[in-house]
Amino acid sequence: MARILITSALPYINGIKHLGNLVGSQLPADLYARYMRGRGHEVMFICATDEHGTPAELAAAKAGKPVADYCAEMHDTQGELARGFRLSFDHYGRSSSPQNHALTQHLAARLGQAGLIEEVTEKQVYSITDARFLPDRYIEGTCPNCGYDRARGDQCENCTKQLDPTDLVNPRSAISGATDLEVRETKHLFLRQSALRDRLDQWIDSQQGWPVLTTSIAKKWLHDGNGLQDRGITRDLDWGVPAQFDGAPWQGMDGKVFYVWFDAPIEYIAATAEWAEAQGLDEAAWRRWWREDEGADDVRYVQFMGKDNVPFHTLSFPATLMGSGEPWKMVDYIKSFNYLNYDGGQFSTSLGRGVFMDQALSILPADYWRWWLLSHAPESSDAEFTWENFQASVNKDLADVLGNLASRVTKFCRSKFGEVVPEGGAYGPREDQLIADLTTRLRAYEAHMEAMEIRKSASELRALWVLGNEYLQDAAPWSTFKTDPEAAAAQIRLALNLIRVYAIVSRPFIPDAAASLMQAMGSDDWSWPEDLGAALATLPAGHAFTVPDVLFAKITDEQRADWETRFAGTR
RNA sequence: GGGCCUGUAGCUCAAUUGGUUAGAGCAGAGCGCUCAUAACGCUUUGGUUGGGGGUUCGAGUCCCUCCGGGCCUACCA
Repeated sequence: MARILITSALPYINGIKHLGNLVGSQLPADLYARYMRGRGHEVMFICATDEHGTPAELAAAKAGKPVADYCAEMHDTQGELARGFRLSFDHYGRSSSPQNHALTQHLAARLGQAGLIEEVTEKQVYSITDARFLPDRYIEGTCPNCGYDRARGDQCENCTKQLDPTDLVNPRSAISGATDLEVRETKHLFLRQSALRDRLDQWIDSQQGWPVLTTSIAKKWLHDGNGLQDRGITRDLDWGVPAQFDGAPWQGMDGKVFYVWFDAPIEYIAATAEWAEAQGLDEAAWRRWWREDEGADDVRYVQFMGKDNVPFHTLSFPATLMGSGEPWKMVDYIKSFNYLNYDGGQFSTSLGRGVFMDQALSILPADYWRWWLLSHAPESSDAEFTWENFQASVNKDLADVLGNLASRVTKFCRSKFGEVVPEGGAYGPREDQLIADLTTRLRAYEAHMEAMEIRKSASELRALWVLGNEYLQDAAPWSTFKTDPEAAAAQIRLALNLIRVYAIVSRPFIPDAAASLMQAMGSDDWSWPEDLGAALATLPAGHAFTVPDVLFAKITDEQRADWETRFAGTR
């Protein structure tokens, strides 16, 4: 039994996430966690809300609430949706937790003591009306290059020219439109990532089999231009982890907080500490997952994230852990994803374009979404959601191939033998062949799951379901029954057992349907079918079962048309 | 501008890293079955692998070039 630590990129607090966000980190992480638990491994699956930063403060202001209250509410909202999608976090924490405050300050102090923190005084744009410093992209104005009047301070969206906020003509605050902006000096702490460049480079080189997407982004940042740049890790904000604290190896940082990207990954660790506290366990309980000197040396740590998160997970966070000089567990494998687009364009929160997590659950059960999203996960390139594809995939795979199989087997048995596993007859060559075929497919499925090849895993799982239909067609118990009822009994006994096996192997993808199937088979034995012959003999003759309700109702053309219109966006 | 990814059947994707005749699923066509959610099974149509050039005994795979799509580019997260 292995110990596997799994973290999903933290969803940002400022609103409900869309399906693209879901499939980019939390959902595949959940798939992997569920699979590894199913195989009997010890899993720690961690997620949390990422609560700091300018957008959180602005969202709270817009909602007319104190930021702490806003975050607490959104944390609960997102948590409820996570439960709705059956995301099986061992702990769902908050980057604003006391544990994260303490750990972030601890690591920052260690970095400071190691000489890896530098104080830098820089000039930034301050908005008097908004009473805050403005990040470059929160300043708008006319592009000096092309004259576009809604250019942002970091780049003009129209002509793509890189800009400095002071380049803008008639600059204004993107928050309030205020024009009373001025350049002020402010002091910040910088993490001297450049000093760790060679160690990071060697560390990346030592990793085997990481997705190209992951390593190419890391390498780009390491070697582009003058190489890895130092990075500011503090901001002039109210809400966050205070950068000035007892024991800090610097002075004059009062009123400043750590940068959200500094404290967010640390929350992976802190959330595990939150977990320990919530479970009533001691410090050692979480440290054995994260400290190589306290038991984490045999942990395999896998991170899941969208490609936009890669630089922070391959460089900044490792730099933080390495630079601390303490034996923190570093990531072993980074699974990164491309983006999911919506019907020919991007998901858009502001335009209400695309399907968001709350809307998705309001129209269909989680398993439908889980199946489609995972079987179309954007692994090799960006993927696209269309209602037509969604309807076709879900109806065919879930309703026809899997759902109907369970239905035909249980209803046939009920009508001919009653609602018990029938006795009599014996397995022959056809059954041996089925077991052999299932074994081949299952081993392939396992290999793909181990390798986190998600689409391939889904395709192999579907092929496992198809084998059941092929067997039934070939064995034709409805025919056999007329001449040799005992043979039909053996065939149906096998088929009923197969349904239980399908429940087990399908559970990582479609946990609710899997539970329904298992319940219908009157069993609670979820042990992984290492030996399919044995697994298919688990339900003995005479064992009672029930005919499950329709497992997956089909999506009708009317529904599809309705949803297509409803989620197209306001303009 | 620079870097990276990507383009394979009508659609969604494979192809053991240069090796036989480019494979699946869906959609389409035909046949079969009648237990089942008008479900299932079998057979089958469909490709100048974005265009052009090159290297090689051999190219979807490597090189050059052109065309299209996407991402990143360090103060959004």
